[in-house]
Amino acid sequence: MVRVTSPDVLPVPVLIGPTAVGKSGLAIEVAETLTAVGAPAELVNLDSMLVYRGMDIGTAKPSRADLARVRHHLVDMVDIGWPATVAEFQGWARTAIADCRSRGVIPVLVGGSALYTRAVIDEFTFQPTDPEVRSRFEARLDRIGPLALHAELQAKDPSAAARIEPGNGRRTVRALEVVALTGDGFRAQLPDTVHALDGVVEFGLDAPRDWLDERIEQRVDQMWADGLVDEVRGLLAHGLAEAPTASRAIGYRQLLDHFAGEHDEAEARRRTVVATRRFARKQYGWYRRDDRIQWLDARRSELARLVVEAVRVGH
RNA sequence: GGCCAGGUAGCUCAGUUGGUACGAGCGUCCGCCUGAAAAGUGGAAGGUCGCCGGUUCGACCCCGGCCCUGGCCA
Repeated sequence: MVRVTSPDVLPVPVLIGPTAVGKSGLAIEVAETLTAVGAPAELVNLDSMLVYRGMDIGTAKPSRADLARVRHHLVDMVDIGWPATVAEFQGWARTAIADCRSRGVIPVLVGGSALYTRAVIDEFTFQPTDPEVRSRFEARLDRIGPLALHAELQAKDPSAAARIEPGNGRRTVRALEVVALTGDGFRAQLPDTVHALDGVVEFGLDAPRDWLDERIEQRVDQMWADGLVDEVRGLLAHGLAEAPTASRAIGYRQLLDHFAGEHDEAEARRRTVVATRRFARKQYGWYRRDDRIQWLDARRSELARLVVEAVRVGH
């Protein structure tokens, strides 16, 4: 039996891994298995794009049937025009986790957005933000370019400038925003890998690259077969092209480019495969540095049982 | 069968009027990352310049032949 003494010691299994490796399916099995052995479990999504309503096929969102099998938190939270942010997501996730635990339910976290994951399970605090100030610096970035903007940061906050690559306008803007708002330095830095939540156990799903690449290709083909092109066309009518965050999602971005006349649909499909592959590589970049992760071969059978065993032993 | 264009990095293509390929974009590999993160960004590795022969001190660039690709003509 799972050691369920008080809500605070309820384990928090976290399932991570590169895109298309099979996290979502496994998560449902894990939750169902836990529930079946008397330790009720629900899922908490850790994928940035799953929060958008209407983006289903291209985000590989759990199907309606999946959602009916196990309760999923943090799926379909906002409309596509909403600019989702890590900070906001962190709040939602921690609330969802606390809610589960208060009901004696094990929150099984699952998803591939590495920064979001870290923000939820590790010590992360955010410095202030302000859309007005932000857009002021963004406009300036457009005007003078990243290098000149970085030079301005260099003058105001040398230590922040030293940590930000001069070509990275995005981060430079954010640093300047914080400096302007606080009159103090931009301190944000990735924390050490120390869990901020009790009971967290990280499981990583892994597989050889060629196996994963193959699955990615198949999955994109499947998305096309399932009607991704129409989904994006429909969202385009609802302003997807102007949506700051949602429009950047893999598959959606490539199809938007296609609709804008940049290339044909076949090319959009090819680019989606390539972008997905690259995304998987980037995810590995994050995971490689997290030595808390217990890796599992995604091709194994009985994975759910393995995870449940590990959780019950209470690592 | 004839004519034309072309065969340069994994892919698409620049380039050298003959003197060691300044290549570029994309991909690949490695790294960075705190309020867009499925985002943004830094670096690296890749080339017998289609093949064979000739001219030349020296050819990827000139000449000859051959092979391949695309187009036009027949």
